[in-house]
Amino acid sequence: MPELPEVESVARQCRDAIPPLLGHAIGSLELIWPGVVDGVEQERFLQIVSGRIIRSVSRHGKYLFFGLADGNDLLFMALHLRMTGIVRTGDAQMQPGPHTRMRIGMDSGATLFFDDPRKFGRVWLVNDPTEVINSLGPDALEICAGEFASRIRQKGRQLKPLLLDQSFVAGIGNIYADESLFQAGLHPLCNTRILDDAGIGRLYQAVVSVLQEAVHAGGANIDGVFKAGEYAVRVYGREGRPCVNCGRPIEKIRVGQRGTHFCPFCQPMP
DNA sequence: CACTCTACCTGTGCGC
DNA sequence: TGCGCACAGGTAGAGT
Repeated sequence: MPELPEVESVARQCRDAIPPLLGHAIGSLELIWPGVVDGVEQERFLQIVSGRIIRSVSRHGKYLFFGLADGNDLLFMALHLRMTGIVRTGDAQMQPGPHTRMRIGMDSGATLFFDDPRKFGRVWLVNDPTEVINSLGPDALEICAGEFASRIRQKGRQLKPLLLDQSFVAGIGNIYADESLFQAGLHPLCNTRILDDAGIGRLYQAVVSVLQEAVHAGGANIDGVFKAGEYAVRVYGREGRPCVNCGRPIEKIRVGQRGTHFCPFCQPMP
């Protein structure tokens, strides 16, 4: 499940691709499954994007933005991987897979595939990334402790749904919400109203350290289920198995329709 | 405002 | 072996 660390890995992969994407023109563009394009007709999408030079690759939360230039005209291709989207980069010999939805071929010889077995992921066009970012909270790795605290004090919500709310902070999904709450020693159903300053500080530090560690590791590794990098989850998907802190079994409950994993002993309800 | 539910999807793993 | 089905979840949008 691509969340902030996995999307950051994709952004870096695109920036560092060999042959390069950055600074080169899109020579060919193929919508193998046209439904991948949102908000604009596929013919128009192809017409607008083809031939443009990729000037930048940026990220906010789980959204990717490719700056596409045509002379002085600049627009952005936004990309969201949703549940199961994958970006692959390589040379012209790289082969599409059974779930490849879009193919971009560069005049450098570079190729970019967007694969997504569940067809949840989407690409679309915006004149400026702020069109998307304006509806999101600050990026989870950009926000400072003070802003995090002031935003959380404006809310009266359970911590788990709050962390998943992209308009609160952008980039945290189900995996890193559970991991952050475990790291902070906070119960997923704990309400923000009963969280003191120390608790808010612990949660902020937990979010930052978990995400930074995961970015450094290139994304999560959930044995047998999902592997983007080498970040080993401590609670997510580990129901019934011993807590890495206390050895008691991890529990799984449902919070807002989401599977939620936590240690009842290390994350007591205040 | 907080929350719940549904739709969108398909690979996986379970019970029978 | 094979079938049917619940399950996984990010987001949008509608409803409570």
